[in-house]
Amino acid sequence: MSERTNQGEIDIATSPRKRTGNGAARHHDADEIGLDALVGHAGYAVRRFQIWIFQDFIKTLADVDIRPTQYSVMTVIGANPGLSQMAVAKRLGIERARLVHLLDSLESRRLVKRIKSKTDRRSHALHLTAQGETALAKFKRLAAEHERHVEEKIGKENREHLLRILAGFT
Amino acid sequence: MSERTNQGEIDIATSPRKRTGNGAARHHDADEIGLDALVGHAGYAVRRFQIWIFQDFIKTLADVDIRPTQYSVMTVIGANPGLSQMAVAKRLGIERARLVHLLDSLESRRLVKRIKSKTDRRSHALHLTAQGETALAKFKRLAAEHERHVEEKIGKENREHLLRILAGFT
DNA sequence: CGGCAATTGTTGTCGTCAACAACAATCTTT
DNA sequence: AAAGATTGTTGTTGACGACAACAATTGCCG
Repeated sequence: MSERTNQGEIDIATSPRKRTGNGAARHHDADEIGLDALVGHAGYAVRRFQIWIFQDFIKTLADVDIRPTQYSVMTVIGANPGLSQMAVAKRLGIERARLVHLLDSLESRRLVKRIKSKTDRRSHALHLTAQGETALAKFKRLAAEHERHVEEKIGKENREHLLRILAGFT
Repeated sequence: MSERTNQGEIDIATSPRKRTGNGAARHHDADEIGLDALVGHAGYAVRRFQIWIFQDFIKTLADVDIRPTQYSVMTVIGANPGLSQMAVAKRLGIERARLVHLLDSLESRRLVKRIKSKTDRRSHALHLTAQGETALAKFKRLAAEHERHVEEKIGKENREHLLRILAGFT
């Protein structure tokens, strides 16, 4: 739907112009505003894309009220039962302080449980509850649907290439 | 004074061989924790990449104390002098409420100025100051250096392909 | 023309998220 | 046993997005 097609190449933006004292400048239509140097910055494109992708994820999983970070936490715990909070935080690049609240929330929803480790009484071993496992299965189906939205947006081909390019960051 | 010195240390390509002694279940080394379904999710890869890219941007432009959003605002104003706040906000996908603070900050640093529009007394025409223009030139050089870091990280080829894939989001 | 709706900038609130600091309980090292 | 490191926790700060309310101003429509 986003018919923004900015191929128009506006040339009015290449040299700095100063209208000394002249406050009211020319009139710009909404989509003829040049981005200048921003085009060609990977960070800008990635950020916009990331916002889009997260919004779609949140919307697609709105029924089950699961956000991307919660999903990632449950996925990792599901694949590696018994991990400590430290290990999960490190693996996902989350602050361990932040993980505390994430787990508080998931635990209060009976999706995850903290079990006191016997070998290290400081740490907790993280597990999915039975209901957490079945819930995760559903989340994964919805996440797959979200992933199809991504395909529709950028193309199957491009999505796969993207995953290859960014494989090192996972 | 937002001197946050990000050393977030997402150890992505490096494997720091640390023991995570969780006792309850199996023993996991830090980098042998599976991500399961997370691999194959574009959103996860994009998010990690975006975090990396922003941290590098912030670090590379730390000397001039310019963050990605500030850079994008100045770039757009520099390329389209006289834009209203509404127009800039819409173009960059920023809340206009948020842009107020961004401009307050940039204006107090004499990089940007708000000039009362004569044709619409509600709106401000945004311009770079003279010092803002020279500053932006420097920012762009540093941003280009940052972009080279991205190339080193994912490869020149891949960076260009990425920009092509995500061109629709700019 | 006059009144009403829409727009613009602004202020403020709320919630998410990353970075840090401090702390008690508990290992680990020496 | 003492010193130092690690784990989970609490709390603070700051960047950021989403909203809501508001005054000033503009545009529209009858």
